[in-house]
Order: sequence, then C-alpha cells, then structure tokens
Amino acid sequence: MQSSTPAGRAGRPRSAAADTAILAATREALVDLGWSKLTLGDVAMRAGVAKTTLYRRWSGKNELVVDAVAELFDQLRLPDRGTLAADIEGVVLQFAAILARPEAKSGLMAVVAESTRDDALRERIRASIVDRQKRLVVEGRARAQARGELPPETDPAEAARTADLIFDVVAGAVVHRTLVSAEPADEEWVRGFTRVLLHGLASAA
Amino acid sequence: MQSSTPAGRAGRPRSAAADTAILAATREALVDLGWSKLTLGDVAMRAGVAKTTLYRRWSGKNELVVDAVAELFDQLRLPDRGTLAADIEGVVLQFAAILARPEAKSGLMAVVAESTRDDALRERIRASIVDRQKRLVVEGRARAQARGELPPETDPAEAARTADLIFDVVAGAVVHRTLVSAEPADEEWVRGFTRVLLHGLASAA
DNA sequence: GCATTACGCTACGAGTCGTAGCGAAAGCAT
DNA sequence: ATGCTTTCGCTACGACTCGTAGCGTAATGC
Repeated sequence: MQSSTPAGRAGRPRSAAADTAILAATREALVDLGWSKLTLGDVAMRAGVAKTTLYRRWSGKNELVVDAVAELFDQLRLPDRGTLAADIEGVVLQFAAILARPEAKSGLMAVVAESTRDDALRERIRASIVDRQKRLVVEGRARAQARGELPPETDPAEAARTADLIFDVVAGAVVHRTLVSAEPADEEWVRGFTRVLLHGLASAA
Repeated sequence: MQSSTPAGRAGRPRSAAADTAILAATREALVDLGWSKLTLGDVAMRAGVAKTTLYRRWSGKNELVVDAVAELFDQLRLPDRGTLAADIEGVVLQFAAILARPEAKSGLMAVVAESTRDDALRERIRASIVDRQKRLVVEGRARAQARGELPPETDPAEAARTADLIFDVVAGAVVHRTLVSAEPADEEWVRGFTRVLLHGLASAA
C-alpha cells in the first residue's frame, strides 16, 4: 500500500486536494452530462487540474467513475432499530436514497455494463462498492440470529449461499425499482418489500 | 403506424433485410466490442449497409441497441408446468439464459444507464422490453389465483402494486445475480430464490 | 415512362482521445 | 541553502469517431 502520500518517498507528493476535486467534478459531470457524454477533458477543467494529471492517476473513464461513485456508498451504515424488519427497512431506505441521486444512477449502471467485458473493472467494483454492501447483509443477519429472529445457520456453506441470495434480492430489487421501473423506492414500497422478504426467509428455513 | 413497408406509399420501399442485418450486426458488435467501443460505422460495415442508411432508420446508438436487445427477449414465454413454483422457475431460467448472453449483458445495462437521462429512451425500453416481461408476471399471477395457489385480489390498485413489486424483485434479483455478482442464475439458485419468493408472497397476504 | 423514395458512396468540419515534451513547483535529504 | 526527485500545468499532436450533406443510382407505384 503506497497510495496517497507514501511518506517514504522522495519528490513532490501528490495533491490530495486534487483527488477529491477530481472525484467531485466527476460526479458533477455525471449529473450534467451523463455517462456517455462525459469526457475526461471536461472533468479536468471542472476540477481545475490539467488533463494530464487526471491520466496520471486513473487509467480511464471507467476506473474514474467507479471511484467517484464508490464514495457515495461510503455513507451506508447498518442501523440498530431493535428488530430485523426495522433494520432492513432502514438500510434499504439509505440505499434507495443514494440510488436516487442522478450521478449514482447513470454512473453505477454504466460501469456495471462495462464490467461485463472487463474483469479488472468488475473486481474494482466488487472491492470498492459491492463488498461493502454485502457486508451489511452478513452483519444484519448475524444480529438477527443473535436476537432469535432468524434460525442460526449450521452449515457455513449454506449460510454463505443464503447471504448471497439475500444480497442479490435486496440490491437487485431496489436497483430495478429505481432504474428500470423508474419509480421511487419510498417508505411504502420498502415496507411491502421487507414484509415479503422476511416472511420468505422465515418460512423457507 | 407506417414502419416497415408502408404499403400505401410511393417510391422504393425500405429493405426489411437491411433491418434484420443491422440488428444482428449490432448484437455481434456488442459481443466483440462491448457498448462503449461500439461505433455505428462498424455496425454498418458488419451489416453490409452504408452508414447513412443506418442513420436514416435510427436516431442514435441508444435506440439501435434497444431494438437489437429487445429481439432477444421476444423468445420469453410463460410455461405451463402445473404449479406456480414450476412456472416461476421456468420463466426465470429463460430470463437468466438470455441475460447470460454477452450482448444482452453489456447492451441492456448500458441503455438502462443512459435512460436515466433520456425520457424518450426510457419509454422505448419500457415499451419494447420491460412491459413484455411484466406481462408474464401478471399472467402467471392470474393463473396461480385460478389454481387457488394464491389468494385472489379484491382491490385492483393493491393488485397492481403487488405485481410491480414481484416484477422488480424477480427481474432485479436475476439481473443483479448475473451482472453484479457475476455468478450464473442456474437451477439451484433459481430453486432457492423461488422458494423464498413464494413463501414470502403466501405468508405476507 | 415518370414521380418518388431508398440506397451506396464520398467527403467534410467538429470534437475527443491518449500521449509526449517542456519548464516550473513542491517536497525530502544532506 | 543545494541538490534530487517526483508531480504539476501547459501546449501540441496524430488518430479516430461523429453526424451530415451531396450526388448518382436502384427499386417501387401510377
């Protein structure tokens, strides 16, 4: 790891302010222009840096947008509201609020589309965005089992499969609702969704 | 409607063969190049038509890819396997098989991403791709109610909301599994998913 | 034949890409 | 302070794609 300021290196250090300015400018450009019309030259101008500086830090548009969008998902936290249903509703509403932002919509789906043909990009998305979300599922599940709201898992392989399934169902449903159906994942929808999901998990075990 | 051969018009009619050649070439280019590197000039060359011909029929890359991908989903049929669970598994497996194709992955997600900033494009996607899928949900649900596997709906507004929810959950989960998690939605996964969904729907009612 | 429309081809200005080269700036070490 | 090293901003560049215009030709209906 020698990312931001390697500390043990000679020479002029990279400006950390430039990094945050570039990522902010990228999100701004995503809002104004969308994915396809976003150009790196435009982002550099918005950020107040030279185009060459941008290319020295990111290999291309895909990687840049992944990092810019990833910061949006940093705010995701697992709330402790006392019951599993309330916890799920809380985290899903957070997720929906992020996805409602235009820079998240256009940026995230575009890089996912590109990742179908670029393994390195898919791995970058997984590490910086997806895994953080999946972790919430695992934590919430463990907490619910400690509360006795869900039966404890004996087979760890089976537990992993179930966690993957829950994750795909939750994230997929919210994304589909927001982007494809183009309707808001508001409290009413989240309540209905959570009810179906919880009853399904409880009954299927 | 005066699409393919208006029949009541003078002059040379549009070549229907060119249409199919262009759409097939578009899918081929999606496989070879992916969305971002796909150019209309390349598609025209693959289809054996002039670039100008392509621009006379489609206003841009987005619309062309929507039509090319929409044809993939024409094969979707609701099977009659006797039980709701088997019907769902059948149609979900079909959906997963289509989404497993590289031209569907990269093309569909890319146009959905673009549609977040283009209402006309979103409407085109809805009419030619999404509505056809949603119809399967409505039909399958009606059939299950006729069989007595699901309680009949009294409130039509509530029924519409439930159908929308089911649709977002099913389509969203399969898409997320295939594209984001990048794992196959095979029979084992579909069985587990269907079990959770059905128990959720039955218990929540 | 005649009018009408679609087609193939060529050419064009405009815009973007990613890179190279340069001098200046900002740190660390002695 | 004085170097040494790395980053930064700037300019310029060839290559490529875009979407359109213009023109002659091909294929229909009347």
